[in-house]
Amino acid sequence: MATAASNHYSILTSSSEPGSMQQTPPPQAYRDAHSLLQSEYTTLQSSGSTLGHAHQWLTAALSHGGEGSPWPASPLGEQDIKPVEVLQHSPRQAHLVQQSQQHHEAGAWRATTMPSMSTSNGQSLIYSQSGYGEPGMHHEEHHSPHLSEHGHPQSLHSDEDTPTSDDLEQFAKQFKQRRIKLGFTQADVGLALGTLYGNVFSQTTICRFEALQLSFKNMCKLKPLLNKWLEEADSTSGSPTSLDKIAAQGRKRKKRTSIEVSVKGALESHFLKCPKPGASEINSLANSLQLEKEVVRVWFCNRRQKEKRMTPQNGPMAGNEDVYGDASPHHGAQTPVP
DNA sequence: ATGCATGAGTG
DNA sequence: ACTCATGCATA
Repeated sequence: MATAASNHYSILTSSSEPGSMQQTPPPQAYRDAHSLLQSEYTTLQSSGSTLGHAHQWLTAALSHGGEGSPWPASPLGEQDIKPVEVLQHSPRQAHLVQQSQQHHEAGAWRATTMPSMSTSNGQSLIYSQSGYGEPGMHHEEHHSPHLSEHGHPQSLHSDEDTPTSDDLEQFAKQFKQRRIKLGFTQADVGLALGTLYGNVFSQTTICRFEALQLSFKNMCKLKPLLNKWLEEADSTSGSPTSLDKIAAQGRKRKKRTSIEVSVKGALESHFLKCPKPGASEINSLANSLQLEKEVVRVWFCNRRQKEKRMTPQNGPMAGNEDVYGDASPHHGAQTPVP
């Protein structure tokens, strides 16, 4: 149990300290900060380092160089790095066309993988994942509810059409293998994608992709990009394509609150009962667990997301269908209050 | 490799 | 206030 690198934060983080855990309920005021400051993270580009393999931890280590800004209500006075505004594109400009939100996204990937799909909906199966790349076609909300049975030769190109979960699985696997073979780290790939196509990604995302821990939709979106990189990578396995290094920092992020195992267990239990607790319910829950309401809320959000990933690591859980399609009138009003 | 967090987009 | 895509900070 190493101590958290920098704990100059505040008592907010109720780490797993056995014995002393009696902090006063902190004010939940950190939500206002972002409405004032708008300095997004900086993307320092320093080309020239042909040394790939930059361990993420190095960057992290440098991060806590001189931390000293408590999260909430911090007027000013930190040595926040200035947004050097990389003239080229915003790191967030990747959200052009990709919002097609469906409400029936349930086991799209499962359907293709698991033969025992409960076709209660009849027409589930497939997302009409269209192009994020053709800024001219918007498919309002019309999806093609039929699979490809028209005799489409969909076995020539790896993209173009919506890949099946099996395709993704295969690709991810192959991708990882090749990536390693070429001697690149996940972080390297993320960066390369940025300098190559304009979309920077973190090590986390690449990792999640390889492990299929993203939503089916997200998976489809990233596949083409990674595919391109793969081609570029092995074909250019000798040319010094600019390898950059970023120094993301400066964002006042709330320090990660580590939830105790016991508390986690409690949350888990509640999640099983009701994955979508109401505001009031969250409140009382947060109260009983001595956690901020925000933390609890976020926990549930993340938990739900986890359930929607491609690789369900849920073992002994009975077959859940669509799960929360909402509807259960289990409004708050619990008020257990110990 | 993952846990907690942020934010844009949607209702 | 939720979902979704993403990522910093950690274990």
